[in-house]
Amino acid sequence: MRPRESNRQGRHLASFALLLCAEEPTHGLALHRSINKLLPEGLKVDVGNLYRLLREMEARGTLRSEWSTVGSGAARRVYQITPVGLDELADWREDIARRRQAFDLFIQRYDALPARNARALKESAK
Amino acid sequence: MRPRESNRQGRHLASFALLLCAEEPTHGLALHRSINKLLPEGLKVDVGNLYRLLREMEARGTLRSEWSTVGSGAARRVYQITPVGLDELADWREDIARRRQAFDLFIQRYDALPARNARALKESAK
DNA sequence: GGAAATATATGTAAATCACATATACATGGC
DNA sequence: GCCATGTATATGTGATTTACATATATTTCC
Repeated sequence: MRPRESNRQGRHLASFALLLCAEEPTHGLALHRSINKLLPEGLKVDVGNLYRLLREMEARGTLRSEWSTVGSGAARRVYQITPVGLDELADWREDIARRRQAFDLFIQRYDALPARNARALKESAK
Repeated sequence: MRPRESNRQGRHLASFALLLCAEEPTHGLALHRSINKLLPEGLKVDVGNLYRLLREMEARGTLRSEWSTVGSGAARRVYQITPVGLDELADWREDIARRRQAFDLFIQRYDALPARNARALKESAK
């Protein structure tokens, strides 16, 4: 079970969606582009699932939307974060900070593996 | 959809299992304890799924096991990492480093949110 | 010898994911 | 005006994963 090559939206998708909507209201497709630009290779998000998530988040009250026809192109549903969403975003920040710590620990300990594990160290030098 | 409170094994469970077995051969329950000590609150691992994973990893050839009766207590299946496992562990290191970058970015951008998002900043100050 | 702990599993309903498909409108070319 | 292409918002769904429950065997300790 090596790191997946296929798409994986990850459960922090919601966190990134909240963050980006807090920075600036956007619509689904733009959000999709931003998130996928920001995420590493194996974690790209499926656009269909993003739309589903957005509606669910609106139902939960963390985002709210309205149709926008400003500019050119098809009408967009523009999402912005709510006060409830800001609270949850704060929770996500804590959560992500903790995960990052676990990742740090992993990397520290990996890099500290004895040199006899030649393959591992060779790869990590890239 | 805030950070889950319930258990969540995450797909990096395999990576931690490989790492700990690379550091030193161990058996399932000990591995379970180590991993859960190391993981943050919301990411604790289910022991049943860990056992399933271990067998699958052995089938894939990233770990191999043998029964051990040294010491006291019930017989244990002790796992150690294989050369193939070391290769995959190296892949995991890359993968996790990339994810950590995404997390760093999230935190940076969260902390840079304008102060008018009062709730968010208040929480993050903890 | 019996209760509690240790150790290794398996069963399974519900949730999530990855990928396919659908619908509507706009835009630019001809 | 019409059609191909692009943009935007969805829904459908089979397969996988997860979270939690249960099963089985052995050991330890009183």
